[in-house]
Amino acid sequence: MATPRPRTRRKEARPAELLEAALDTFRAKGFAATRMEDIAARAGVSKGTIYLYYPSKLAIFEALVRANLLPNLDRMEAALAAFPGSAADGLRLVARSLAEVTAQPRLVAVPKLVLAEAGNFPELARFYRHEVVGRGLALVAGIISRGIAAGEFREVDPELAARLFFAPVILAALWQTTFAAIEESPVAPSALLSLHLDLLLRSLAPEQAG
Amino acid sequence: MATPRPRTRRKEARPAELLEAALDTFRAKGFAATRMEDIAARAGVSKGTIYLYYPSKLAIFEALVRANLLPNLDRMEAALAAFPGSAADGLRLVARSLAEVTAQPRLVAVPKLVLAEAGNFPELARFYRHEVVGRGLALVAGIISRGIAAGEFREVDPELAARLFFAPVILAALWQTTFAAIEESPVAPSALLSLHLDLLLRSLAPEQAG
Amino acid sequence: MATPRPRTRRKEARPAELLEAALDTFRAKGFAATRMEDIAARAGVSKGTIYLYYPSKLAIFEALVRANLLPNLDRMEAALAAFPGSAADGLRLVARSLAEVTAQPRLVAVPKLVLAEAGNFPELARFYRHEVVGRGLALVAGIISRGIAAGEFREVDPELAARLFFAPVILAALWQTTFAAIEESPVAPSALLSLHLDLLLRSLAPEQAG
Amino acid sequence: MATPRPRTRRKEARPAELLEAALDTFRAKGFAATRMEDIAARAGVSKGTIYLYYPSKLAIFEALVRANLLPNLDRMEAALAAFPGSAADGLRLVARSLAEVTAQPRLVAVPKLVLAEAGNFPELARFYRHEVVGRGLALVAGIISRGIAAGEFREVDPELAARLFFAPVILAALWQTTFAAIEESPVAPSALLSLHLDLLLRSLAPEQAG
DNA sequence: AATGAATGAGTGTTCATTCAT
DNA sequence: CATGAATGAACACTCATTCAT
Repeated sequence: MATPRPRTRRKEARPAELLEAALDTFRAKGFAATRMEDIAARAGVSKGTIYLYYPSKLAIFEALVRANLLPNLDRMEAALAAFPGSAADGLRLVARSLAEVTAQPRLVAVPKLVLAEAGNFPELARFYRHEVVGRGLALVAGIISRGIAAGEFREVDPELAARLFFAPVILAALWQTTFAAIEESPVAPSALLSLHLDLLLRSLAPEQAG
Repeated sequence: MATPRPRTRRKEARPAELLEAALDTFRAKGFAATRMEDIAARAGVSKGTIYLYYPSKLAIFEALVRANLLPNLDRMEAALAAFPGSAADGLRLVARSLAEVTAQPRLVAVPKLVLAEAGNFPELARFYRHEVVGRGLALVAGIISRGIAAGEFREVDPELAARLFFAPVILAALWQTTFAAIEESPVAPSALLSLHLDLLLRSLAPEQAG
Repeated sequence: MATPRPRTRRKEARPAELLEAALDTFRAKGFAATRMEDIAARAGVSKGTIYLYYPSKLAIFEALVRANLLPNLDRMEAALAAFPGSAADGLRLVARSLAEVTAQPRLVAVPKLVLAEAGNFPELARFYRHEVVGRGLALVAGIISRGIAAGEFREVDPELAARLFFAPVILAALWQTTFAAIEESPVAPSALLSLHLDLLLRSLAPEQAG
Repeated sequence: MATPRPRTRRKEARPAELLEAALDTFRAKGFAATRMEDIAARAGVSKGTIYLYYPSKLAIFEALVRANLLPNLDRMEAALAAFPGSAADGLRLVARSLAEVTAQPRLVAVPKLVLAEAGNFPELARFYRHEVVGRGLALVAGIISRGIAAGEFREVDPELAARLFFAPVILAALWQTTFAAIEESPVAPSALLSLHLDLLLRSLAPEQAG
């Protein structure tokens, strides 16, 4: 019938191409509703080819999480390690960096998928909790601790404050991708972020010593 | 063997019982991985019986969302409508009320499921966005607006501030249920909430300087 | 298209019907080459129905072995337990009984399948070795032992002699079913059995004491 | 790492090497469960290479049967043709020769595979029936005929007696390979064979009485 | 000759839904 | 109303075979 698709040979590029295709399909239909055939079709290969690179659907998901989240965390940690400015500027830096990431719906889809599937795949949940959430919280808690030590911030629990720092950005990202298709009055992420930083830094400032 | 459940005519209670059973199962396995048989078994009926009350698995899900979220919102709105106190106390009231809700993993599961399945069921997403998220945001934005008008709060965008108000509570709830099984160093929700309110109200307070 | 097959309801009869169908299909194509759909079609049910009664293809095979071999062994053991005659007559009885069984190609197919699949399913091999081969050998070894004790037979190792007793009958049965389709000069099983018994009993007779 | 196999031109040895590898794999997993990749791996070549020598999996199987059984039959027939001794000694010679063959599990595997797959491949069955079984039976039947003619044996149907001669050896071999992995009380093949010959020759001896 | 990436038909198993009782 | 046996479409995964290199 149709001319058979040419058998291109792309050993090195294939894994990444497959992850791309998988992410797009997971985004559109969720993990469970995605068929291997969907991924294959989007990647322009046959079903069997996937299994040359990943042993199972779950393995694709895991590789996806690893490949999409860890590099961003690495980059952020590296940037912070060399950062000379104030704690407030450190938080601004992280916020801006995070905002860049969360502006990409493809990336936001990954934590959303993890959230949805954590119950079914505890191992994945554990990985995400430790390697992503844990590292992110530690990063920000560290900045806040330094700010407190330097007298730049009031005394607060850095762990809790780190969660308060992340929450609006993360949740906005989740909502964004969840309701994007139907949103009538979208909120500008930058406006939200800017208010968030303004309020948070203001509330972290030391008492106006009388 | 075991004393059989009394053969009471339970026609009226059935739908609610089925929703209960469905929620528990969805919580444990997610929507896709839940089998009608699981729900039936947990509800103590046969598979076929479910279809006497709900025409499909999706219909159960929709009924679940409606039944579990709307009453809580109703209650909150009612409490606020008659509330005489300051805007800050209004926010405290909402926060406390919300915390009560989010302390129940069964209830938190519903938004989480919506988040996960919104892509597959746009109609459900629309309903949730308007009837739950929309009403909740409007409620809090209203309080903040009144606070601003009364000079109790600084001038901020009430819509945005409402999102900042909700974010930590909602996200904490999501994380709680997601990582509950593997969490090693859980955070006390009350400590987080109390810090959140403290910081938020402090940052909303008008400038000190006269 | 076609009028859908009536949904007959045959809870009690189904398992046996399925085993029948499975045996016929295994006979024709072997275990591996038999598709669940083949079995279903032959049994006149849909593929899914099989799984209401047996959890897997292997389970069907196991049930088949149990259902077809054990009753025959039971019957044979029972007949022998009450048998009053000489050891030689005992052997004749067993041989006749065994010949009846091996005359049914459907029954012979079962050990043949076991032989073929034992490598893949060690548990099945173990069951067959102990419950079928073991019991059969013990039965005949017992007769021979009694014959020796009574002076009716010469001193031979009863275990070995039991194997010699079974070999021609079993192997003939295997060959029969294997080459039935192409055999040009078939051997009458009864002639073979009769010569076998004649020779074996003659050789077991005590020395013509000189 | 390991010193790579020397890059000798091995064109001529390849087919035999592949058959070796195939036999080993068929033995371990059966015909259906053996993957071309398994054979290739064991032969130290790539999957594609197999197809340079054999057009299909079935072709390998057929070549296997031919290559492993015929030479042994040839050898046996040659030895017998030149054999000067008595008929009894002829049978002893065949038995010993056969025992040598059946002591090699690799060789026994071939008839076992044929037994298992005959139903699926009638052509193979026909070949085996004529070229292996037929020739073997004829060989022994000839010895027995000569023994009868010489007055060394009683009058029996040589065809049937030949089957009785083979049965214990063949069946023991089949059992051996089938239950080797799980056998708890193995029988010494030599003991079985020696009893078999003793009994068979005794029973073939002419009546004592003059 | 040899490779091994790629293919795609094939199969065991699951499960939402139906319907005879 | 309620049951649960039956259905059949769907899907993850396998593997004999092909073919570009």
